[in-house]
Amino acid sequence: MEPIHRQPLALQVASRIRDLIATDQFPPGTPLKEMNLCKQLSVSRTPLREALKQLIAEGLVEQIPYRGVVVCNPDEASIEQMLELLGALEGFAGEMACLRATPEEIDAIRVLTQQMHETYEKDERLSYYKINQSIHRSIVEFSKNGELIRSHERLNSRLYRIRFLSNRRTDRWHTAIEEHDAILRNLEQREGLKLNKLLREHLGHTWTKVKDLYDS
Amino acid sequence: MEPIHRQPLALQVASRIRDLIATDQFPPGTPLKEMNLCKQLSVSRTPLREALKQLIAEGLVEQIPYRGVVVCNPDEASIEQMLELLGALEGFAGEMACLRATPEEIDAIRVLTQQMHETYEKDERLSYYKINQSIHRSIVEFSKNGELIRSHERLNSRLYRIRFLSNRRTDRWHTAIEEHDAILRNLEQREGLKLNKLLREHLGHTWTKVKDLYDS
DNA sequence: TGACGCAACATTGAATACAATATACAAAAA
DNA sequence: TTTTTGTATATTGTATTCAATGTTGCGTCA
Repeated sequence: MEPIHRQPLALQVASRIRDLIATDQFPPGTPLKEMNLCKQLSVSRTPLREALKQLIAEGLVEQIPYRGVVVCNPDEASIEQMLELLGALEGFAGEMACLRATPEEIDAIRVLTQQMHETYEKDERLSYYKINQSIHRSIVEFSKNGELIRSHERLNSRLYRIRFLSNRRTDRWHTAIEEHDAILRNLEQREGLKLNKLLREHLGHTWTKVKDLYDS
Repeated sequence: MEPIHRQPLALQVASRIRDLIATDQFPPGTPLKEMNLCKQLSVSRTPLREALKQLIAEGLVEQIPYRGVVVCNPDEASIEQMLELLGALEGFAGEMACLRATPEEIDAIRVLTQQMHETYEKDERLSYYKINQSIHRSIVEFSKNGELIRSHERLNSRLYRIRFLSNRRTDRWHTAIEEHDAILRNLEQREGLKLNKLLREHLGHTWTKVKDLYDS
């Protein structure tokens, strides 16, 4: 029988704040004052502070002793490094997925890639973005390495907002679409090393898009 | 001027407990009861609990609501996955280090490798272990990617204990020494792809050693 | 007028108090 | 004797209180 999963307040609070940051409702630099949040979320300071401790450990917010915590505002260099690491993680995951993914799982990627094409034709950016995320997350899952999956998940969530903004403002997704076709092909052919390289380059292109956003 | 770094109690408590786990004074499965730790460390429950929240986020301990937190006891599969990921991280770091390390930094690796040989000859296992760790940590640092460095640091600390135990009980370090020579050579020649492969394999061998430990 | 110092306030850090939940053990019923 | 159930106890989850530190603004003095 499926056990009941309890959710201590601190955990719920943490994921709520995480969402607020990802959706840009708490943009970078926002000071997270304990009493404000307590009132807004109707919890006392203890669980709130424990939730903040988690977010600090995740690198989503930073704390300055006796002066509070603020939403992190990573500079260009940090974002570049994060994307470089994300590329390494996804690349490696892809390589492992070539060894471990089942045919059914590869079918799933194929379907998602097809859907991606459709949203691209219809110019539905939000759907496009979400499908894109699904594809990348799926590839990582198919590596069957739980540690890798968790690391990727954490890092990706820190980049969620910036990638979302970048996606909204970049005009040409064409190269991204082509890259995704290539990714699918190499996964089908189980060309681990090529897929690794491809995914790393793919994330590299994301960086140039983000950079454009910053420079403008 | 160098700013003064404050150290809130919770942080100090967290690193203390981290050490206690790494040095096997709190072996896997140990229940971390709040009141006990409070008395032992002479702090109240609030900073202690905040410290535990950090360790939970790091994956060093796990929490079961209303039943407390215990030191994680990763099974063989988890350790294999952690080492696989660690290999991927170090491999990628090595590849980047080939692009970014200064000649002086490579000299430092050379010195460490030499020292490693000496401790090997003298059969000084503890020194050997620490120098080995230094080499790996240095290579990762020379990737000049802060995110990568932090990810590696966190994952490595979770494996510290198990690798330490494995090192104590494994008889032949000979292959490891040879591999380190090869690692140094490829770093000197800036053979990024080869170094990447080498480091991944190196960590793969660590896994076989750890596996022996488990099987015996 | 400007710089310094002091005081009042705001905010975080730490400790304690109270509530909710789990565990252990004993007593009663089958 | 075995099972069940209730109660006492221990432990964690949450709220509140107290202490330490940082910030702001006003007043004074050069």
